[in-house]
Amino acid sequence: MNYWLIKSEPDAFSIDDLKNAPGKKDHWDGIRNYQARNFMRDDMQKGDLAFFYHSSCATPGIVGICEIVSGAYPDHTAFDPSEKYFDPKSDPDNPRWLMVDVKYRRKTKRLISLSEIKENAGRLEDFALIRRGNRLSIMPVSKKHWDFILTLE
DNA sequence: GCCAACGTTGGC
DNA sequence: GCCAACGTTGGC
Repeated sequence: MNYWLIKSEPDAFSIDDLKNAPGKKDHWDGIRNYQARNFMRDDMQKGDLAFFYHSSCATPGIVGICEIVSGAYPDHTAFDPSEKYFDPKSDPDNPRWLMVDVKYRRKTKRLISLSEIKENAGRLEDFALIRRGNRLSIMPVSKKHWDFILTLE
């Protein structure tokens, strides 16, 4: 069982959008970064938990917890020219991009902001989110860091 | 809107 | 395989 942090811009897809989705589930599509894809492909398992992180907004931070409810499978939005993340180089017979299904679990009791996470950098050594220049939209979280972050809640 | 820090692309 | 140009991410 692994732990993750997944980023989303709340204007595009927020924790409430996931909560209100049919079955409280949705596809985590649009990942177009090889490192993030490889995490999904190689390390994500059904039953894993992930922090839902709001980025590019007034107060970026962790807003909830969701569950990974599928393994990685082809991201069909890469095949559709009308999709924002269409990639003509992704061959349906050999898909370049993958996605997983995620299910809403709960919101955190409050927003655990990025600034607060940074204030606790001493307890979060090597946490990818606060590493310099980090741009990953999917990143692993160690059990130790997961548990510590939840004590901030 | 700015811009630093990346990742990707493509010419050579 | 190098690397400059370009595009994107995401905090501020």
